[in-house]
Amino acid sequence: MTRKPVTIKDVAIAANVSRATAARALNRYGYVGDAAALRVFEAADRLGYRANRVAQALRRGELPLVGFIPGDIQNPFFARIAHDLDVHLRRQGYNLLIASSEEDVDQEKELLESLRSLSIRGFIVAPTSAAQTGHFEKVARESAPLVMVDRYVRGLSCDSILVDNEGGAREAVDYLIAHGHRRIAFLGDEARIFTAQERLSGYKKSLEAHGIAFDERLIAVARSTIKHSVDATIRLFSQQPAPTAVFTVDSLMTQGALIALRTMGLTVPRDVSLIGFDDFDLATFIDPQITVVAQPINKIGPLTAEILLKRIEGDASEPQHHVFATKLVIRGSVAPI
Amino acid sequence: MTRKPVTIKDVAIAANVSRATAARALNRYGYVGDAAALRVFEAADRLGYRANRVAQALRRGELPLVGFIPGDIQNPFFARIAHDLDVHLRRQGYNLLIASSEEDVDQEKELLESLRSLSIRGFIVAPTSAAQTGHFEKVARESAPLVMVDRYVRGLSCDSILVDNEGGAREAVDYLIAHGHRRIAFLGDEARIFTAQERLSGYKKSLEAHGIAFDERLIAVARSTIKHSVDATIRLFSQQPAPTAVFTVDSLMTQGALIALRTMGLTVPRDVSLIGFDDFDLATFIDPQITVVAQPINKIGPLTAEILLKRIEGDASEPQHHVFATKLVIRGSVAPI
DNA sequence: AAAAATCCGGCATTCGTTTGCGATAACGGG
DNA sequence: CCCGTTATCGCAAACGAATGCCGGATTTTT
Repeated sequence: MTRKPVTIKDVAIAANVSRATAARALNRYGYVGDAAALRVFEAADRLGYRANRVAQALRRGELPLVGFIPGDIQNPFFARIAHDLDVHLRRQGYNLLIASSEEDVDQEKELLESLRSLSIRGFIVAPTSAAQTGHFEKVARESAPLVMVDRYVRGLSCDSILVDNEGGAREAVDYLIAHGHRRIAFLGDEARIFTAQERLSGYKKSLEAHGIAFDERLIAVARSTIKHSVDATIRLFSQQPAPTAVFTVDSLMTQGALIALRTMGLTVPRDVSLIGFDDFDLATFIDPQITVVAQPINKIGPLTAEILLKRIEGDASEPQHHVFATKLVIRGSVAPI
Repeated sequence: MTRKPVTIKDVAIAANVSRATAARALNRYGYVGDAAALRVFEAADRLGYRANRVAQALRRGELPLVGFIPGDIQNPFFARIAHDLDVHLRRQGYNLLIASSEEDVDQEKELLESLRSLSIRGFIVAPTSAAQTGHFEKVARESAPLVMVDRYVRGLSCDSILVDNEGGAREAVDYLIAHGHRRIAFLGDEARIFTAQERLSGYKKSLEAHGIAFDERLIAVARSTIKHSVDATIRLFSQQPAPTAVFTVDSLMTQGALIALRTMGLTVPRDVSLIGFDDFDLATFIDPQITVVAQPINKIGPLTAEILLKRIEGDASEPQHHVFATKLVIRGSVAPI
C-alpha cells in the first residue's frame, strides 16, 4: 500500500525537460520539439504516469463528474436510469456519482451541498419533494447545470424529463371503471413525491369524469418498498366494503400489493383487479400477467444524459421539458366486476 | 449559471483575518482567538462558505471518494450492495462512485485507471474475470486499498467478501439428485466470472459424488440478463433428451429460465425442476414458488464497507477472507422425477 | 549576411486549502 | 522590571497541473 503517485515532475526529470515542456508535450499544445516530446512520452510511459485529475480540476475549477441523486437506487426504475446515464456519460469522459436521497429531503439537501463542494459539473436529480425548491435553485444558479428526471419541482427553471403520469394513471383508472369497478383503491408513496401527486391526480380526474365520488379511505400511502406496500395493502383491504380494484403507483408497490393480496387469500383478478404503474420483468410471468402502465424507460436515461451534456457545454437556451407518453399494456390482471 | 464560489479568502477578508487564521478557525486546530474565531464563523455563515473539497484533496492527496465497480448495477444483487455501501460509507463522510464494468475486462481496466487518477481513497470491486489480475495489483499496491466483493481473483493479496458458492451450488444439485434427477442442466454466465466457476464446480462435485457423468451438452452459458438467459434456456431444452432439471446461477437467469420454460410450454415443476442461486423478491410469488440458494445479502455490503474503511484508516494486517454460508430455501419448484 | 519569422523550453503564476515557522503581543513569576 | 512562557495570527510554501510570457535558439527570408 505504498502511495507514490508519479507526477509530471517525475516525468519531466526523467525526460530531462522542465515541467512545462512535459505538460505541453502530453497535452499537445504550444511548441515542443520532436525530440523532447518523444523523451517525454517515453518517460511517461515508462513511469506509468497518469495526470492527477484532482489537480487539473482545481485549476479548471471542475471535475469530470456528474452527480445522480435518485430516490432509491434499489428501485429497478432508477437502477435502469443510472445504468443508462453511466453508459452515456462515460462515453463523454464523465464519471457518475450516484448518491441516493432515500426520499429524505434533508439528506437530499446534504448530498447536494456535498457534491457541490466537489466542483461537480452537473446534477441529475429526482427531487424527493415537489415543494421544497430552495436548495436546488442555489445549486443550479451557482454551481452547475441541473436536470430533473422523473420528477418535477414547480418554479425551478431547469430542464426536466418526465413521463405523462397523470395521463397514464387516468388511462389505467378509466380502464378499471370501464370494467365496472367503482371502489378503486390507490396505493401510492408519500404525497410529497411528485409522481405520486400526479398519478393521484390522474386517478381523481378519472373518477370525477365518471361521476364517482372520491373516497379518502381508498387511498393508502406507504414508502415505496415491497415490505411497506404489503402492510398498506392489507390495511386497505381490511375495511368494509373492500375495494374491488387497486391501482399501484410503481413496480415495487405492485409487487407488494400482489404479495399482500395473495397472503389475504384474494385472487387476482377474480376477487381484485389490479393495474400497476411501471412495467417490470416478471409482470408477464406472474399468473395472471399484470396489466401495467408502461414507461419508455429505455429513452429516459439517454435523453437526460444528452441534455445535461449540452448544458455542461454551455447551452443556455430556455429550459426544456420533455414528457414521454405512457402506454397501457393490457394483460390479465383486470376482470369485469 | 454564474459561478462565483466563496473561497476561504473571501471569508478571511470579511472576517478581517488572514487565510491561515480563517482556516484554523474553521478546522479547529492551532491557536485562534475567540474573537477572531467568532468573526470567521460569522463571515463564513453569512457568505455561505463551503470548503472546496477538490483543493483539500489536492493538498491531502485524496478525495473522500470510494469507487464501486460491480459487474452490472441493474442486477438487484449489486444494486442492493451498492445501496448498503452507500449508506455505510456516507455515514463516514465518503461518497460512492459507482461505475459498472458491464462484465468487460477492458472497461474494468479503464475504469480502474480513471478512478485511480481521481485519487480515490478505496476501491470495492467485483472483478469481471477471475484470471486477469495485473490491473488490480497495480492499483492495490500504488493507489488505494481494494476490497473484492462477491468475486475473487486468485493470487491477489486483498480482502475479499464472498459467499460459499461451491457449497451452495452443491447443496442445490444434491437436492435435485435426491429427487431422482440425473439430467440436470446448468445455466450460468461466462466461465470467466468467478461465481460462475465456483457454482459450476459445486455442480460438478455433486454429480461426481453421486456417480453421475458430467455432460458438456447440459451446460449453457449466457450473459446475465433476462433476455440472454431466455435464449440459452431454449437452446438447452431443445436437445434430446431434454434435461429434467435446471440449476441457474443468479436471479436474473432464474427469471429468464422461467420465462423460457413457460414459452416452450414446459411447466415447473411438473416437466422441469428448477433451483436458482440468489433469492429474489418475487420468488415466493410465482406459481410454484421458486426454490433458491439464498445469500445473506443484507450482510455483504455493510461488512465490505467496514473492512474498506478500516483499510483506509491504515489497517495493514493480513488480508481477510470472509465466506458467508448460503442457505437452501426449499419452496415448490422441485418435484421428484 | 543581416533581419525577421518561427520555434523551444524555462520561469513563474494560478487554482483553494492547509500548515510549518516565525513574528508579535500578552502575561506572570521572580 | 525582565525574561520565559504561552497565546495569537500572518507569511509563504507546499499539493500537481496548466499556461502566459519571455528570452534564447534556430530557421527562414530578404
